[in-house]
Amino acid sequence: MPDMSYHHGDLRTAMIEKGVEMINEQGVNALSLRKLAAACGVSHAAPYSHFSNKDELFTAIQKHITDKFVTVLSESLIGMDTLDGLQNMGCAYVMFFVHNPQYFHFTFNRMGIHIDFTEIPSGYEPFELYRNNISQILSKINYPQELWIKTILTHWAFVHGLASIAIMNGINNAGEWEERVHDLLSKSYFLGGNQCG
Amino acid sequence: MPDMSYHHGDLRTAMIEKGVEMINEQGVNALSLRKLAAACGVSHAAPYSHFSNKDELFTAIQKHITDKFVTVLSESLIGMDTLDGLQNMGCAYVMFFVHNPQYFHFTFNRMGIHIDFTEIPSGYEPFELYRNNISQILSKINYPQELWIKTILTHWAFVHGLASIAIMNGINNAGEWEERVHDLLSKSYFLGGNQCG
DNA sequence: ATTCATACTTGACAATGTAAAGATTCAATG
DNA sequence: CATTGAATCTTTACATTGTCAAGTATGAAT
Repeated sequence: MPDMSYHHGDLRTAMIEKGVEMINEQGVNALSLRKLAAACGVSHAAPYSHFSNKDELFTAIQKHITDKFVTVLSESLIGMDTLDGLQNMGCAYVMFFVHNPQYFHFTFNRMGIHIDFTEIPSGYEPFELYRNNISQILSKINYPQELWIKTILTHWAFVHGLASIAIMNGINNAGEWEERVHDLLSKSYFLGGNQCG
Repeated sequence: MPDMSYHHGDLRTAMIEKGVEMINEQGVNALSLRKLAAACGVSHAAPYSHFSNKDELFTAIQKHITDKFVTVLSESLIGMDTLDGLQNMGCAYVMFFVHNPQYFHFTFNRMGIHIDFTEIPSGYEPFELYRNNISQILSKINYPQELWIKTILTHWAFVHGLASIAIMNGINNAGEWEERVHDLLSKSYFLGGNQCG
């Protein structure tokens, strides 16, 4: 049996999970390697056995958050018709960040994500998931292919903007936002109608 | 004549302007008070005569950027019909951040902005400007008042999301983005038509 | 000319990221 | 079982940073 008083066991995982936790509680800027190491019960230089520097830790944390995000988005599609699925996924997109506002800043600030728009959004799994789902719908309704990029961009910008605004609006009214986003992404309003009535 | 070897003259302004410059070049996280002080030719503690701490400097910088942003948005409306003005302002909104991507992160991360959505967007001048312009249009076309908030939110989320995505897409293709946004905000597409053709 | 508030400097300290060197443990080998 | 080597952790050290305290220089008012 390994000696846990010296060897932590799985410091790498602990750092990531405690790191995610601390980011969501106090924000990215309040997270220091030393505090995090202390919270994991190890000395301040121990993390360097697992991450070559702070940025690499942050990259690992980002991956962890991204995985959670992808899971949430995927689950929002289960048992859904593609059209309802799109509405649900948009809602899940916004609510994921409403519930974890610090994730939003952390994720989209590090600029590790680079979207290539000469083709279609790529380079960040949640976006690709999103894009694929919209594509499915457009395909089903025989939407003209040359307009896909434009439509995907529109929908995605809308949802992403809503998330950003929802966070600025504060997180005290999550339920209210869920309703609002669900409403704004409803078939009749967003796909069937237009913004001017 | 004042002695400029000891007294800087206008250190407060210099700090803000050099600060803005450095943020845009290297990002917010790379900006240290000491480096900034050195760049202004003063000792590391000199800034404390003008700002009680780093956060207060950042607040001043944010105000400076916000003023520039408001100017750009206002100018985009000059001589425009309200409808074309909306298109132009949306374009200006996105392009301002495409040209200064670090401003975007800096501004929307500090969370100093809090939008109140029980009423209408307020608490941040550019948003209010934006909201007022949309309101003018809705008023002119006798748009039902109970749908204003929804419509303003939609348009604003779309534009804000576009800005966010444009930044992720990189700033190498500013011209391309200007066209794209102009197109997406065209009357026929965004107000007259809908996303599904 | 004196006084004084303002703007600046110097020196200090704690927190942080990181590097180097050494200690401890685990696993594989003989 | 004893030895060895790699992996993991600790300790020590150092540069950078934000901030404070004490002191110095300047210009304006008296």
